[in-house]
Amino acid sequence: MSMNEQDLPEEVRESVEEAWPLFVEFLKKKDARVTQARKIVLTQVFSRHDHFCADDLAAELSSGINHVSRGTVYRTLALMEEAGLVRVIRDTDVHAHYEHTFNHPHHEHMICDKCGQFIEFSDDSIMEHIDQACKKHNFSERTHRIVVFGVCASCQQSENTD
Amino acid sequence: MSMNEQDLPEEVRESVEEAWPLFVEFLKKKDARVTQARKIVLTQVFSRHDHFCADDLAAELSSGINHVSRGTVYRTLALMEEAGLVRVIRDTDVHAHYEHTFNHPHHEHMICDKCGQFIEFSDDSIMEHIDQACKKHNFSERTHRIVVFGVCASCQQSENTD
DNA sequence: ATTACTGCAAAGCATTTGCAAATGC
DNA sequence: GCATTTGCAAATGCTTTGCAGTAAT
Repeated sequence: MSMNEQDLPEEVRESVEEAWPLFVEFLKKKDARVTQARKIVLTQVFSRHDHFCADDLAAELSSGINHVSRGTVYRTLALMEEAGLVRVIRDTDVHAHYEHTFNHPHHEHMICDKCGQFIEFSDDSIMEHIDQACKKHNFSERTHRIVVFGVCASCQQSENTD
Repeated sequence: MSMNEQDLPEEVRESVEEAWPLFVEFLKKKDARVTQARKIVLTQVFSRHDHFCADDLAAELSSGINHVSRGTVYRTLALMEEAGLVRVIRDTDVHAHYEHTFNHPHHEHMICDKCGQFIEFSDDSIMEHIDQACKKHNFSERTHRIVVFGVCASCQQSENTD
């Protein structure tokens, strides 16, 4: 591997060190190969990204020593989703957003109409009510998503100063 | 208008008769024009469609007496969304789904992984908890969406018969 | 008459795919 | 050595747009 893992910020390196073996295990179970490109993508996902889109990630990896092509980024992201290391959010605009799920328990989002900021929240009783609704409809839940659209606190303030 | 409104099923005609004046009002307020194409699209939206995508609607209007072009369908749907007559659901695949909101109060969706069916449900206490979460984050809610992914009752049954 | 809307076909944009070369096993 | 993966560029599929002609006010 030509990557300099020492150069990564500590908490990124820690996440990669925990997540990468999980991905390796997943790939082996699938009889897929453990490649350098896949490690570079995984590392980039856990670097400086709370929410990101595939294309931005691809752009970041389009040049330099850790070059990975656009196509491979999309393919790897799909694998990581299958492995449960990443989650897709397909609500706002045309392109899908991702977030990593490792050490990042299930939560919901508020998205600000003005600045596009994602605010995370979670509430156990909402989950319970969803469970109940599923039982009522005999629906077997795999996962769910809640998104609240509106205006965040700081954008409300700047509205008032206009 | 060249449309034969008598040919429509009763409940469709009723919806159109209620929704169309609202759209007209909206258009006038916007200094936009009340056109035949816009009435055809609105009528088609309220005909035989629970959930539909823009492209299917465009295909249905691509020939015959009530012809409307693809571009105009997309443009009109955007106007109807702005007017609050239609709601967009952008969760599953690449293309957005729509549903009409007229006489159709806010509700949430379960989407079946197997058959793609949309099941509607609603639960007041979920709304309350979302309200609370918004207050806690000083977030001013415009709207929200809840989607549950999983397998519907009938697909579970056919799984068992395999 | 004026200005907006429509149809058409071409452009856009995120994403996917085919294929020859490269890489992991 | 053989099969999978990669990179690239071309294709895809939904959606948007520019423009000349058409319809609404």
